[in-house]
Amino acid sequence: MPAKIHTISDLAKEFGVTTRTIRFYEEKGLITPTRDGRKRLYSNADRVRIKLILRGKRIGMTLRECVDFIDMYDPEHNNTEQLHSLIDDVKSRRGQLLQQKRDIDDMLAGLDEVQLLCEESLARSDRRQTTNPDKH
Amino acid sequence: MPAKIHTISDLAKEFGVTTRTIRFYEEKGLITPTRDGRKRLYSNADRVRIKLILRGKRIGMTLRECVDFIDMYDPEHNNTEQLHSLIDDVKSRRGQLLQQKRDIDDMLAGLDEVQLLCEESLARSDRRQTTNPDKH
DNA sequence: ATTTACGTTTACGTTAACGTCAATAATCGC
DNA sequence: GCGATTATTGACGTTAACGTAAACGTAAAT
Repeated sequence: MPAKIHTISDLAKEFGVTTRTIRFYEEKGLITPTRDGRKRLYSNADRVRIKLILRGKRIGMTLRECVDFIDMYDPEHNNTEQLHSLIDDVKSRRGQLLQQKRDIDDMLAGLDEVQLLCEESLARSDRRQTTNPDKH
Repeated sequence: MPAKIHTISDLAKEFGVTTRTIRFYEEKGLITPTRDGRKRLYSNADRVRIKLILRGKRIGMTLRECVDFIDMYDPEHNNTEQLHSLIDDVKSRRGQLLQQKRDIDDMLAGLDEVQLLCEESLARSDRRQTTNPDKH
């Protein structure tokens, strides 16, 4: 991997966000690009972090939650106590995610029903068109 | 079903929200309880709507999106055009929900990895404790 | 009769996550 | 060398979704 470097508008375009958004994430400490003079340069690591942030946002996480989630990956966890606490966090996160999956499945089932009803209704009106031609 | 009626604090307690939240939802037109004098009375339909709203919120929907979603269920859709447009909405919603499911599955996989690493690390430190007893 | 508990309205406050200028600097194509 | 684009740094504005506080009504309990 060539350790590619990205400009801010590259990433903005790629992810469909504004440059303001990316700078805002930096302002909040979520990413720390290097500089060429005043210009920001984004590493692949930065790019991945943005990707993970946006993934988190898609399922309704706040930025703070996104960071917390991402931070679980990198091991600043030295002692036993921290490891146990991290495992607890993992478990509770997993619980939330599973609940969200249940919610989504319920909603998908609802959508299936709605679509069926719609199509039935359309089929009926189709039949009315076909079997009842203009009479005059 | 006895068509039970609920007070605002009943529902607040049941759903773990404040009464302020429930009144806010009414202010925004999401629910329309009846009144006994000035007191609000909530039907089972109201209760279900609140439930659906909170389900939507759990997966990151805005209140507006929640209403739109809920409104797909009740058929104010008379003509062919409306039915087609509703089907389109259903399809796009389904797309979003499936994306969210993918996101969640990715995150769950990440959590599994993190937990594994944690447990390995703990096992190693356990072994250090066990096989290297106090020497003095 | 008044404390206690619950409910209502009104209204200002707050936080998150950006949007939207404006002024300025650096860069690129020609 | 210069106009057009692209980036940067403030700084103020905005929207959603409630929180919070004040001021008041009502009904049961002590």
